[in-house]
Amino acid sequence: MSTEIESGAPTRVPLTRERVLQTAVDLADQGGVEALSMRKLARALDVVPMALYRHIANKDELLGGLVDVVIGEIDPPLDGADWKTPMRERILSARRALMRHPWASRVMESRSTPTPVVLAYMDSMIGMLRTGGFSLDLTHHVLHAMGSRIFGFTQELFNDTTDTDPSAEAAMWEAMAGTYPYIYEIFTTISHDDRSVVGAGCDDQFEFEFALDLMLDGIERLKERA
Amino acid sequence: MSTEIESGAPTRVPLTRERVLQTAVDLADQGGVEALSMRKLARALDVVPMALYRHIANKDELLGGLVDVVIGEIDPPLDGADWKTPMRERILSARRALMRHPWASRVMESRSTPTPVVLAYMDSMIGMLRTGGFSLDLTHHVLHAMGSRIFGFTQELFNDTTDTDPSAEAAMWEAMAGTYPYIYEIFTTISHDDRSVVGAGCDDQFEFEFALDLMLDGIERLKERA
DNA sequence: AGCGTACGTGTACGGCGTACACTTGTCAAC
DNA sequence: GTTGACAAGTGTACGCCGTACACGTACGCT
Repeated sequence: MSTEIESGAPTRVPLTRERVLQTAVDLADQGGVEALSMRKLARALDVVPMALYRHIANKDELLGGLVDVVIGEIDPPLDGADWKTPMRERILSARRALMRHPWASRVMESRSTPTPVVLAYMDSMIGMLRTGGFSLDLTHHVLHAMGSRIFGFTQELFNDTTDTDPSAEAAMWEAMAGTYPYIYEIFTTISHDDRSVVGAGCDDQFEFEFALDLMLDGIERLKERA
Repeated sequence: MSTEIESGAPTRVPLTRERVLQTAVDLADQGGVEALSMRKLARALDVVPMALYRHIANKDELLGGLVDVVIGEIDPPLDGADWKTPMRERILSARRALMRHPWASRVMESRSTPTPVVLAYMDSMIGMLRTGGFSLDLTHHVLHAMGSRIFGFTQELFNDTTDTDPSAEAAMWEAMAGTYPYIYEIFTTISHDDRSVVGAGCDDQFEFEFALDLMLDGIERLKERA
């Protein structure tokens, strides 16, 4: 027998960058990105906080790594003669990835420098436009116009993470009626999903595609005109 | 003579919510929002950190207050028969306000619940559409499509706060040529501002208006079709 | 057998937001 | 003029955070 007791001290799964990232993704998935700290991450990996630093440089790099994981979930581009359909589909795939990790858009927003993975994604998207016949100039404008939409998200006006009880919510809406009549009008009568009659329910997927197509159609028109 | 020396202990300017907010805005303006902590804010006001809490509930409310200050700088809507011009102008005014406070868009993004000031602004914007003849449904879609643009900002792909020295930057671009050909192509040949031949300079104002008009024109077409 | 190297540990520092108990300054009522 | 209530500012303390730095420890190579 060796010096270590067999069952009591099983050889520990070694820490790797991948394991760190995956655990971080899991942690963020279940508790939001603000619940992700180096210390909690270390605890989840049953390791001391400083151990993480053998595998990632610092928290910023960790966040970059998280973004890379999410980008990695986006389907590769379809190929076809058209630029529009593959781009649309890829953006919708990106959106699906982001929906799986609701924290990801916020992390992407907050980052200052892109990782190679992100650059590769962007390069591929730009390539779809260029090979689709877009001029350099138009491609450039389109990139700006699309903004983060090429990553599958639009800026939500507010990210309502807090869900209060329905009665309080209803009371709030009623209080709004006088002060903010137009907001009241739109949020009380519009697109009613399976929730209550009153409430901020609307079909986000539909809205995303609506906006996406508004852009894509406008862009197509610009291209034809040029 | 009173117990206090006249010149040495001038009666202190009392803390007020307004003074706290204004100092916070100044601090953020000059150091970015990440350089704004309750403790630094207190130091700037020559006061102990906890003193702030007599005037604002907590840091979150402080951030809300900052947003309100910025929203307050947006010009009131022009009135005219048309919906489009006043909305366009107001959005551009919002953009001007945001340019004065570069941290503001990030703070707005990160907030979860709107303040009354923000709600009032939104209500006014929605009102412009509704009185301009938009149906409830279309107004709703348009709101989603515009996203944060109604506050005067688009999601920038990256917020490059770091500025490295030009030679290193040039070297980086050259390194990109092989790996990310399309990114390279677009960033090395496009709209050249007063900086170097190579570099990420482009006319942001133009790009913003380009995207804005792309949306507004598309929206107008939708309205006419309906 | 010995040793370099990679990996995990322990301790510590400075910063953060803020709870809670305190002093201090101001002014009204007597 | 004294008192006492009330608001405004203070001091101390707690638990969190990211991470620098020195230290063990185990394993592969010679």
